[in-house]
Amino acid sequence: MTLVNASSRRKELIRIAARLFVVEGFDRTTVRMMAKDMGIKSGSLFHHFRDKQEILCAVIEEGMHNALALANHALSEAHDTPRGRLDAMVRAHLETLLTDRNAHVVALYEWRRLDDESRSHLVHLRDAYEALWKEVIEDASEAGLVYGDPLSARRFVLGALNWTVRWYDPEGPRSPESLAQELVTMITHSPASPA
Amino acid sequence: MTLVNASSRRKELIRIAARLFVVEGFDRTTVRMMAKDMGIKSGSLFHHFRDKQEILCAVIEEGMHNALALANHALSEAHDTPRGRLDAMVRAHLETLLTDRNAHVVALYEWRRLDDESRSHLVHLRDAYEALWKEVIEDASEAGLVYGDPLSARRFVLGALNWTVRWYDPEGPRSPESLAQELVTMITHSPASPA
DNA sequence: AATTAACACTAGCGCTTGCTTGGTTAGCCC
DNA sequence: GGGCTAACCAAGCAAGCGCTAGTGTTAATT
Repeated sequence: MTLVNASSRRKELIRIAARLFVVEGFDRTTVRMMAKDMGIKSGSLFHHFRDKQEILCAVIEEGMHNALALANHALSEAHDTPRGRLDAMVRAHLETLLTDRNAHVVALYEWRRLDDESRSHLVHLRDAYEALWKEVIEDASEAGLVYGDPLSARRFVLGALNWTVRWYDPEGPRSPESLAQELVTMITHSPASPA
Repeated sequence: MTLVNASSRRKELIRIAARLFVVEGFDRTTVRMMAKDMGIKSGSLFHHFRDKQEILCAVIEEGMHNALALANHALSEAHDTPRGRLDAMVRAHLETLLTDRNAHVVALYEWRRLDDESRSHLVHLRDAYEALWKEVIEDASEAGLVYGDPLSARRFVLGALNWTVRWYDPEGPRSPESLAQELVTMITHSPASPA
């Protein structure tokens, strides 16, 4: 029970830190701010984390871990066609971007604030995630769904997707699924695949 | 002469600050760092700028101003067809992203660090730039070059373009023109327009 | 009843931060 | 050559920073 509680408590603290990192940025977020939002004193924070850097790393790791899990799940349930897997990946990416929004915004904006140690640790998670995309885009390319160099296509698509955090309003009328469909339609020049 | 020199001196200082903001981030860049790179003492910095915020604002303003000028010029010289203007805008955007790379990276990453005053000042420049894109994308959409909702398409395209600062290597073998062509090809499903 | 471990608190150290102040220098104009 | 101004410097202030040391407090385990 101790371990389970410690773990869920830790996740809660990470969630709180993530929100602050988004609003204030990593550098402007002080340990005193975080402690206040967590309901403890600033000194107590260092019982849970070695230093401020470790909190940043934990926030990003959490987000990437979830993204990887969601993408794998989406692929396993997707129609086993190039188009089906492409749809699934785009949808999964947008869903993660929303459900773990804070963590991903931090990953996108504060990546440079990581020290070398944390970065090399996290880069493996990112590579694993990109490997999934690599295969899906290459299959789509071979099937004639995507024009041009698959590597460039992957980067363009991921760029378009990640950019959505800057303008997409989750409270608005448009669902992430419809947004995903729109992107795939724009790229493939053909409407969504039949169910 | 005094005015001209003062102005060019100021631009030089802004350029130096921009480079530091990219390498270190705005918050981690201290006034002492900037002063050192500029060859003056930290106190002297406040003879040129009211405060640190003003430097950030100046960096971003400079980049946006150039982007707007380049885009307008590109459109004026472009083939007067939907495809020609689309090509021109994509190419111009990538070119600006490279020639004023530091300023644009700062604009993309440090936008949130602006205070309300600076932000509302800069937002007009951004709106003017986006208005150019709006027209170009809508024309391309009507001409059947781009599929789906023009507003979404614009956001996807700008996302894909802006994301290039994260992976494109200006020293590498690929030219920005070829990259521009590749993106347009991917979206329109047809090779570059004839000269 | 004694021990342990997890968690929190108080207090503050050593350092850096953005910015101010008061004064100096060099070039320009009438 | 006296007055003006832009540009710079030396010195330092007040505030805030990340982090540490030492000390309870609580609850489960022995």
